[in-house]
Amino acid sequence: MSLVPTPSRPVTTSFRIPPIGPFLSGLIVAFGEDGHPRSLRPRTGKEDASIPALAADHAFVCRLRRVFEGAETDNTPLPPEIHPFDRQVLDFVRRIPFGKTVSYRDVAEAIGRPRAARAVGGALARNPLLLLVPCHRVTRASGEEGGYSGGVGVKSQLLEWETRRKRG
DNA sequence: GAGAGATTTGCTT
DNA sequence: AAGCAAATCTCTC
Repeated sequence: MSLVPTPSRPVTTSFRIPPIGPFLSGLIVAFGEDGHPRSLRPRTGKEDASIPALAADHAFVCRLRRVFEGAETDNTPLPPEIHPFDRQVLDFVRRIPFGKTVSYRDVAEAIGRPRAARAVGGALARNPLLLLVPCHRVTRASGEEGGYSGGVGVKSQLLEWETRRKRG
């Protein structure tokens, strides 16, 4: 755990984000020096209590809320430290529309690596921007949901939320 | 270089 | 229909 900023470990400041929607009890975001988010994940409840809160009307929170509700697709640049393969995967996954799901293999084929379904799973496991890059919309070809670094319970709730909302 | 995945497929009961 | 193993590609240590 080095405190020295390096290209692979840029300086960040973390904030607590208030609850969004009916089941997310909050999120943790870290901004890079460039002002763009470097990581975003649902709260686990075990976070350091000293993390400051981000105001509920902060521009980032408002945008996040719109993305969550499907009113907007996010377009923030991916953190620069992401490796090329992961970047390819995330770039494709972020274009999956609200309420739609695709399989790990679909993603693998879409990026021209039809045998790389498992590697796609690995790339998604490293997704630093949950929700903004909607990796919860990637499920197993068998119909099972597959894993989620934000917690499988959250993944299933997100999917249910999106299908319900899409149907209206 | 070895080992580990948020998988997939085919083969075997 | 369920379980197992091998194939497959990339990242991390």
